[in-house]
Amino acid sequence: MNLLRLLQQRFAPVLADYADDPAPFVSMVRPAQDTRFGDFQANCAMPLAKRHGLNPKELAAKIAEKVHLQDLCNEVEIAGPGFINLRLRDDLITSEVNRLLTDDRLGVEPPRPARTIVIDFSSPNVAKPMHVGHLRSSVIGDSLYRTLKFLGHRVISDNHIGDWGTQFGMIIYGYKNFLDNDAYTRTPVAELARLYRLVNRLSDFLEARSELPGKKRELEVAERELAATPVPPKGSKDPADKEAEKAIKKLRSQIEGLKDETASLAKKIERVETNAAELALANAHSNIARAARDETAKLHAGNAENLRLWNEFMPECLAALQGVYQRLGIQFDLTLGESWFNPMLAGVVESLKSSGMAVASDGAMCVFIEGNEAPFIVQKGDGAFTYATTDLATIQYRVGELQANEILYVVDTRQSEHFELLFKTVAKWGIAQVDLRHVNFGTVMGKDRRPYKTRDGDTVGLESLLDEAVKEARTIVDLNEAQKADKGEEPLDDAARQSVAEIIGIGGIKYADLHHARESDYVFDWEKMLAKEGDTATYIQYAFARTKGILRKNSIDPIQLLAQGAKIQLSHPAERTLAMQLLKFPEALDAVCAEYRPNQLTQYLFETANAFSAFYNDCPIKGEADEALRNSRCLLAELTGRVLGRALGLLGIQTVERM
RNA sequence: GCACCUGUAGCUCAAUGGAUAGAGCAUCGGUCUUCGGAACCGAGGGUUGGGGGUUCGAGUCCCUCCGGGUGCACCA
Repeated sequence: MNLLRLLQQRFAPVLADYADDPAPFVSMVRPAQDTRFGDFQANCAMPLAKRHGLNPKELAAKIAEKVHLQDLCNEVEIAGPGFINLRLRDDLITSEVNRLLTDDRLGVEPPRPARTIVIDFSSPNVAKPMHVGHLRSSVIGDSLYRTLKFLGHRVISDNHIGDWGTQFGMIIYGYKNFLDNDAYTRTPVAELARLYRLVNRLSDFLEARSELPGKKRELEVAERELAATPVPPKGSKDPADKEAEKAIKKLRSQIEGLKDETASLAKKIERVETNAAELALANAHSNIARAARDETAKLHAGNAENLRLWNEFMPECLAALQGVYQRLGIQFDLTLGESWFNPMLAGVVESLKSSGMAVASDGAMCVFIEGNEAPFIVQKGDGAFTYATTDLATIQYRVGELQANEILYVVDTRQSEHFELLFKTVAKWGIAQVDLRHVNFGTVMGKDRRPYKTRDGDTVGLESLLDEAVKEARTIVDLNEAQKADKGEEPLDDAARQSVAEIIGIGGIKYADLHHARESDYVFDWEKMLAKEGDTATYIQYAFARTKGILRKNSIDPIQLLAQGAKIQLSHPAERTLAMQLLKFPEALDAVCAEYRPNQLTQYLFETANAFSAFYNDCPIKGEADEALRNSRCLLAELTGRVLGRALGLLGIQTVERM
């Protein structure tokens, strides 16, 4: 049972006497923000009093009196300017928490209308190895998938992989010109990745070489301009001086930007120039960028050779991706890449043209959305389609074939303009009713507050990241085992340690990611991620392991206890707090789904693990003489373990019974 | 130039328009001859970037200024 919803249902009929639409006031019944104020609070009296010109405290008292609460609460207190503070009856908490013991769904009720929700996440490019940037999308998307599904929605995860884009032409070009056959036979994916990087590097080099002089000139001009600009007196309030100050600031930031740009170009040049073999290649393939684009165009046009190569590469690339997903514990219902929608693209553009939405502009077919200067390009000047076109076709398919009521895109914030245009285009296009939602997230940063990169400036590969995390976790596990040995506890064998390290390491990465509000950028910090203390996966996994340890070391079988009719009883404040926390699991999931925020669940987990640790400290089982109390505590530990395990599972994080 | 995001404790971050703004880390101090110390309890630390406004009530909504970031025509 969802206690919050139950209370809201009790308030609803009474609040209907004071407002035509009581819904917003009903939603002002909410969990108490502070335990001093009880378990729940109703904040609806103040605005309603204002509306009716009544005294808020009197109205609060009147509402509290009218709402049928006697069976739920034993204290109803009016506080402050008109808050109604509610404290649940202990017997209610006791009976509810006992009900959870035999409830597989831990009190979570199915959603009123179950919706069909497509979640689009991860979406790597098969031409490039996955990097740290794919992590957030994968982890957040997977968690939302698991959570919505557990709630009872029909959820379809779709990995919209990039298997048809421009960068695929680079691989084909590389294959045709630079292939190392032995390497390809041995490790095809690694060789393809090498080819991609090589072609990319060469084409970057050539572009940089032609751009650098111009940029340098721009920089010189800007620097001369700055030197020639008189500096206004500091703190002057004269509007003219303020303008001048602004101009100088702008020039400075422009110079900074140009310096960064020239440095980056110089680096691209240096990378190749210092390598005689690559320099020779670059000079021999001076139109490589264009040639690679042509390979893409040929592929799209159905060129037999390129299609054959594409078909040869794809299974290998997909298998490589699969390896990473397996390690992350992520599964997709569908993997419909861009190529899959290719046959539908011409039809999409036709439809947009015939409805007059798409018009030719500078040779490209564009949809112009009011208020946006930049067009939404659905077909390029050379006739090729863009990802905008693919996205439109994908929506058409998901609505038409998959019957989606809702589509979630778990994609980097930096693409928000694209989604804005996409969603507006869809609305104008008038295909069936569907809620489209960009579930955006911020950038992963290094400790230097710049996008997370290796020392050489490359993006960090996802696999090496996972390896590193597991390695770190392993040293912690070994250290801990060494300490355990002193206490004469049974040690874990090597295989068990490695498995624990894998679960702790990957869990740590996932948790660190999920516990940040998704919109904010976050700083990737190894130490914090795998720290043994604080708000980390380890802390919660440890609490879980303790719930198991408690039963194991006291030789208790909870199923047997239940069969014997044992019950949870609440005799200590720590027990009440813990029980109350367990009953809030459904609320936590509601909070996640309201705005698609997994961090609501990590927060719940941390609070629950906290409540359990306090209980563990204050309420021993071993020395307890009262058998009923002992049994009660065992059952509470067992139930806590189930909630922690389930909630971690919804985050895609595994647990171990011993660590 | 246009658009969007952002500014909260020393650091990293929370907080559906609600009460005295909370956690973790770090710092300092306590607990434990009992089930796992990867634990528990406590303390200090804040004009929520500045200034206006809306509201019974603002970190949250609106305006403005300052600082930081991102994106803007044929890459995805």
